[in-house]
Amino acid sequence: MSGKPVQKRTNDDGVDGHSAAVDDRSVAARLFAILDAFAAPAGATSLTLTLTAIAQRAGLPLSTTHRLVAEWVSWGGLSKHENGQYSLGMKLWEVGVQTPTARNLRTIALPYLEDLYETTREHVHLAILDGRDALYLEKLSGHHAVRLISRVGARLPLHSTGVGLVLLAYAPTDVVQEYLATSLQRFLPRTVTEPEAVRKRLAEIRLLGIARMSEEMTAGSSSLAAPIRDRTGQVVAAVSVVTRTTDTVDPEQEQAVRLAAQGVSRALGYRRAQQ
Amino acid sequence: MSGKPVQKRTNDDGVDGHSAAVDDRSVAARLFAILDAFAAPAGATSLTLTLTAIAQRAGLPLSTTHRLVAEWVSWGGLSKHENGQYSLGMKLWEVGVQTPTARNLRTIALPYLEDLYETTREHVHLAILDGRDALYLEKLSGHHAVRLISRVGARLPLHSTGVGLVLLAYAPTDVVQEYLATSLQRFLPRTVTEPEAVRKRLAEIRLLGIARMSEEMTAGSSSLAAPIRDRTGQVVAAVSVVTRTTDTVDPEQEQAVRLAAQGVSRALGYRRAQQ
DNA sequence: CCCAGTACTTCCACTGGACGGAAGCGCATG
DNA sequence: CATGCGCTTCCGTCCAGTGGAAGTACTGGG
Repeated sequence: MSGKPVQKRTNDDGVDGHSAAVDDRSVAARLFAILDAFAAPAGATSLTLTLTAIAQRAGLPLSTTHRLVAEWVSWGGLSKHENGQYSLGMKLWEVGVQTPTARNLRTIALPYLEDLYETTREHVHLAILDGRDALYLEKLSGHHAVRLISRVGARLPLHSTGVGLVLLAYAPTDVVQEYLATSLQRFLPRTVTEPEAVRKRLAEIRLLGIARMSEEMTAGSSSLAAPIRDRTGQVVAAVSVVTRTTDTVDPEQEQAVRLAAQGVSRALGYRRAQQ
Repeated sequence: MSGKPVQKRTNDDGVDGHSAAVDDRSVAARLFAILDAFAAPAGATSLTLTLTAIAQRAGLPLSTTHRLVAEWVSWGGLSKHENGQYSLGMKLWEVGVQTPTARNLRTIALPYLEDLYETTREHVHLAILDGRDALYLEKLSGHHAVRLISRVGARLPLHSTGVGLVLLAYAPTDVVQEYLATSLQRFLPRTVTEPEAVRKRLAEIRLLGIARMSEEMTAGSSSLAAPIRDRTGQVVAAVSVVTRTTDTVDPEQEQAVRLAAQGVSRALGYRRAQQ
């Protein structure tokens, strides 16, 4: 009875052995943690989660999770299914697709990507540089294209993908510096992970205006990627075509990727610098 | 000095003349209101907003808005530009595209939509029924297609669009009942707004398995739309082709739309019910 | 049939984080 | 130099959010 009985929230850590590490996240941060719980597991598509699973992943007490999830549901950011599982809601999609960068680029680029798809009949990718990753904004594939891990919204490494290498090639030097400072994952025997070797490739890409990758991320697939520039001449995105690996590079395909990238660049207001 | 000096938040409305109508929204609701501020203005793409504009649209005090917007920015849901304007952030896009309904349908349908685009060279739409609207999940257009208001993420009325009418035709009767109970907007002289006339059209669509619209939403454009069914036989989406209005209906185009819809349905696991 | 286990929902007393008015700051404009 | 506008920061107040605990609803094993 004497003294503070439980001492919640404010924990003067040190007084009693098991300092409960108070959660000082704001309400907003907790709400976001709930959303992150759905995105979290990289490749695996954990489309639906139970309340308990959300609570665990977000690191929140069950009752708090219950209340906050209810808020998300009432807005439409999450939706509750008959079986009691939750998934991301349509409202989130609706708001998400309004995001300017993605929407504008996609809208402008799509017709050119379609043309590229039509002439090549292979996977066509559109990606931008976001942090240390290539973020896939769009992906077109036919019925029978090679199986790939990429998908819209995916993040893949810069050094092992065609679009990634292009984006890195035209990125500010400090970004390149920082990226190469960390150890790069080797996915397949042919993945180039040695910093100096990567630098050499980047220089080559800048020279040729195209990146050629083969068997560096997914076995059996190769890619060709080219840079997309905006009005200011800055590289803002990259297009690529991913094909089943063959012995020779198809020069027509290379030309098609170049044309698509140039088409989008022109549509973005880029005029080839004279020199 | 006597009595309560200001009486914030809790306001016993009625005591003093100007009852300030307390804002009893939760933190979550306020955060959502901020996002809604960006989506709000229907057609107009209010891509970026100033802090003050957000505060106004969300109906929040400036200082509160300032704090909450900062939370969004730190998570990545909003991003702040050099000029001080805010826009929806990439994180929101990233989370949004993970939404199961949209992602699954899109992924499966896209190859068929591409085929349809290729054979027709016209706008191709994929939409689902959401509330009282047709929600556009995907849109493919060539370089020179007719100018339209539809776009990915857009909501358009059910009675004046091809996809909308198809979705309505196969919707539960109570949805139809409720939809037709309200007065339908006439966009062009040819828009059918009379409930009984609409019902007749819906019956016709169910009979033919295709909807034909002409000059009912956008001047100069017509559309052909067909239903997409899932494994259970339920209509879950609709595809359409929108063309410049011509005198006659192209039977090949009609066939192409039907084929695309059937292709997607089959890919979703639908097997034609034997009579 | 009962009881234990698991998962979700509701309740409610406590309190610290959210609130927002106000003051401060930075910048353009007259 | 004054004025106004929009953004940022500050800080005392107080109630919304919190989360432990109890309640409910299934499920499945003995």
